[in-house]
Amino acid sequence: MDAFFASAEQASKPSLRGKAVVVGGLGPRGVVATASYEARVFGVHSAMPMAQARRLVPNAAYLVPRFGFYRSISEQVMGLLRALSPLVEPLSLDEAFVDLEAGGTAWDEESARLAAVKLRADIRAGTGLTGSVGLAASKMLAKIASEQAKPDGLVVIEPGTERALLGPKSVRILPGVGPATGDHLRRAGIHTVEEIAEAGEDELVRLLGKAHGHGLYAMAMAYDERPVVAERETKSVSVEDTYDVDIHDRVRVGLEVQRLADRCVRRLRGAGLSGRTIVLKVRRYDFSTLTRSETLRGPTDDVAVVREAAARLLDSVDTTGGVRLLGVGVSGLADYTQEDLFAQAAGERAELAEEEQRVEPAEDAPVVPVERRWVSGHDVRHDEFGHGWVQGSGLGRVTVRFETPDSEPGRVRTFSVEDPALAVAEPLPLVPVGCEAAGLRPDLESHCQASASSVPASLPKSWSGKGGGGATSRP
DNA sequence: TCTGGGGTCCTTATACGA
DNA sequence: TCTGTCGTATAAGGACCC
Repeated sequence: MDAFFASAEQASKPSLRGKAVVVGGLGPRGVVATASYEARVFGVHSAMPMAQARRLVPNAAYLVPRFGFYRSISEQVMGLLRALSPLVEPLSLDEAFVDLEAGGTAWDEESARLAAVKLRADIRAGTGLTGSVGLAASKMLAKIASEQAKPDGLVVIEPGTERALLGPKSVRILPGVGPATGDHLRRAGIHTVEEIAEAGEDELVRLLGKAHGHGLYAMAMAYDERPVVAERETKSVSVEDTYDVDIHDRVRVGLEVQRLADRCVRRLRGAGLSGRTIVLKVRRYDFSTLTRSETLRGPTDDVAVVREAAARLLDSVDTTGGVRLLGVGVSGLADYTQEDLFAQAAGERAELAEEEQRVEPAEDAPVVPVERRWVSGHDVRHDEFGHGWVQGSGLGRVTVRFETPDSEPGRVRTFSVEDPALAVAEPLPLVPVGCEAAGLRPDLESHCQASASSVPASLPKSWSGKGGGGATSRP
């Protein structure tokens, strides 16, 4: 998906369309998750500190991510991908590999291209958002193609053209080459993909180690036989928090670690898992990060056990000077159904469930302090003015813009935070219900066809690729 | 004004049992 | 019984990805 979080917000809030939108953490230590293309023009990009983004584009709309909302769109898109093939490998909420050959939907360039054109149209019709598709004979190439296709495009890498296409490009386009590896290679005089191939496999292994060296050399030779894997099991579960100001009080640090342990176990149990290795993560005031871990005799999903282990691990860490981040994780996972055999379980589980009710009634709608009920960017409903979203709140007032995905940009009104006519609401679908399916409501039909037919037709050529065809969709 | 959160994989060092 | 070695676990850190 193109600028996924930002595009989803623009689709849901007509007044933000065509404007710079930045989604990310809004606290003093927040970073950018996604910037709309309008914001990217000013140099804003993901992972940039929010403070820097605000300096670059003071007038952009700044929003916190709404993962539940994005997840529902993602599921819709993944459903479309699974209609093409049972072999779908999601990489994140907004990206996935699809093995078209395994699905029987495509066997040559022409059929693959047609499938991609239809997919992009379906994504647009179903979600109102644009996605980009890369078509190629391997995962690596499909991914590179999809990057080039963004935004709102389709790129095919034809078999036989790979080496020539990759050769002159920077090493950084290869997946797995980040800043550190890029620097490493540059110091060795290697700047392009072609130069990796020329350096030879032995030299790469010498420079980067066995796994990375062999892997990169293969990529540079455009050789990639990794299959598309539909189900990948989770290897670890973790939670972490960065604090707005460093914590110096040792007692407070201990309390935070307990809270994180609770949250981590809740997630672990939610996934039906238990684990053997407990990991504590501490980022200190100077951004130095250290981890401490402990492996138990057997897997656990017991809050008390994880709390105690985390507390022991904390004992071995010097936190003088303050900590900016704490995290607790569990790895060495197993299905926790087995653990039921041991369990002291039932009572504690009830206890935890109870606590869950108290602490986190619903993911996106924290209850208490009244001021915090009106989260910037979240949807609300007013008895008289209808559906809208919170533009800001403070000083006992909340400002709401009244508009819906299919309305014109709406008007802004301000209310008391206590106004009984105002309530938290669920996000509305981006496309009128029924519109994305066949057999449309007659009154919506023309509108729906208009958006579906905006995808250009294509002129397929022959497709001589063999082996598992891969495609990534990046809506 | 610095630098999120949730993961995966790899490397290196060390411990330990056969 | 002592010593080396091999394979596997464990622990810590780092790079990378979205």
